[in-house]
Amino acid sequence: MNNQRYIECEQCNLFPICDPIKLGEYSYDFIFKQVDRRVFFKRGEVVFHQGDPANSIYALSSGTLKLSMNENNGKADESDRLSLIDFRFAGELVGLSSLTDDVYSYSAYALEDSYLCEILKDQIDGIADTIPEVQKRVITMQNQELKQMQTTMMLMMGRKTSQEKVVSFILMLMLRFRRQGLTETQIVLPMTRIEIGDYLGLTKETVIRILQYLQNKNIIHIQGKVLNVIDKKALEQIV
Amino acid sequence: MNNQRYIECEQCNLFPICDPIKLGEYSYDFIFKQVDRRVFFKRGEVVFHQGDPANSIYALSSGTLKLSMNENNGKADESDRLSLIDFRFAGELVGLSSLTDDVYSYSAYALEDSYLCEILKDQIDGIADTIPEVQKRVITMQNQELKQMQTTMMLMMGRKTSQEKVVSFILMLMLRFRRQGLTETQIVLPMTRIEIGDYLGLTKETVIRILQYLQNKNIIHIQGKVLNVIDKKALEQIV
DNA sequence: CGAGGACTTGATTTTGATCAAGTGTTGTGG
DNA sequence: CCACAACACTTGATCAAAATCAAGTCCTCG
Repeated sequence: MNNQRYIECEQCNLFPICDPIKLGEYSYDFIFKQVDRRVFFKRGEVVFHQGDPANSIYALSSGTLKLSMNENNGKADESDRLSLIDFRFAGELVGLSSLTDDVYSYSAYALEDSYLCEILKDQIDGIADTIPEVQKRVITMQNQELKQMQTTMMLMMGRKTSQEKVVSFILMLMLRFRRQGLTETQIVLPMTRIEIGDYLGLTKETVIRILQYLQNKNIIHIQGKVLNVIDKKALEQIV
Repeated sequence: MNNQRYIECEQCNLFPICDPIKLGEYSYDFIFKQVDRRVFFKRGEVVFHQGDPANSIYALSSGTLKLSMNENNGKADESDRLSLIDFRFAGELVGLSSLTDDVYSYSAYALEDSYLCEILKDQIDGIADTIPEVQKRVITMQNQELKQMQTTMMLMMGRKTSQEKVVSFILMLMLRFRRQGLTETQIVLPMTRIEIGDYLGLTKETVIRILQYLQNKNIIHIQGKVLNVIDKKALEQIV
């Protein structure tokens, strides 16, 4: 429960790599040697595009990103639907796949002013070769990402009503905020109703109507971007 | 293009680990030392349950599995919807997460008689500590799985009509069969219409009607479990 | 050969999309 | 600091897509 502007390093998912790794008599302090701290992106700016050379892993220190993919893998010129594949919140990682891929497989946009910590792939590669502990941590981080996606798929796919989807979305937000040590009952939504809809496969009207319904039932209170969860039990019961 | 009963080791996604790894003067031949080859599971049998101690990674030598998760993470006794999160086909991996998790995060069922190669977590751990190359390959394999899930999410979520979903599903099957060196134009569906529906978030009736429609348009021919793709271009055009 | 499950087909209903017409909100330039 | 343009959000009416309900037929395995 903090209201600070930045996620602390200790709360950050890049910490396993940034954290000084002690190996025998050696101690590498990557925080100051390897990481470009707090690169700034303004709202609407692109962190990287799908297809760009993948040179870095980022950790989101503060702010929110949305990740989207072009449907037709690459050729982006045509009238081409974008799908929103995920969001990233403070403390989460972006671009982990750059360790094994040459190019990014999705684009990342800042939904609000955001600070990112950047760590260059080359630098990780260099140290990973010599320190197996770093690779182990990479494996763990990738695994977390895999499980998160599994959970997302489970929540969103399968035969769900739009109401269940929206409620699942709120519960997922709460979970991810709580995991980073932030308050879970009052959430400031950084994304638009359209983006929520794109993510869930619903229209903005449907999203709005369901939020309205939940408000009428006194389960949540929503005013513009500010979402207050009043009755968490009720949300869980719906899903 | 082969019609053999088994995927060859060279086609298998566990090969990067099984493959003898040459490190300086050492050569570890894991195929015969470490891997229990071709464990058999009958149709309907469970390879492992969600929550079971995660002791092994499996590679599917032949057959098909379905992976499903309980919605309420663990307590399985209640009337509890299962969601089908993915399928696994010959040559693909199951349970990679056991490297970093204590228990499996999903259950795996054999949809048809299947042979699996099993490699014990302890054995990988042991060698991975000493050979960074093995860890690198694990990272690559995880990354492949991540990208596959991203693609699945992109195909299935987002605002798609049921027709687009079914067509995407067929194209995904073709891709995954081709990737393992199998024929892509004639596919024997190992799963029921209900399971396809569970995966796509549709009812069996909708799945059937769309397959029927595609058959009437002479794009596919489907007879029970046997699906022939007649006009691949047309399928791609729909998506 | 019989039973249970998988599959199919048609009729009806419901959900959520679409269309339309507004009302906030916000950020920028005069 | 205000005006206004652009965009986000809201609400209602209508429509289409897919779910549900119902009643079978077809496999397949014991």
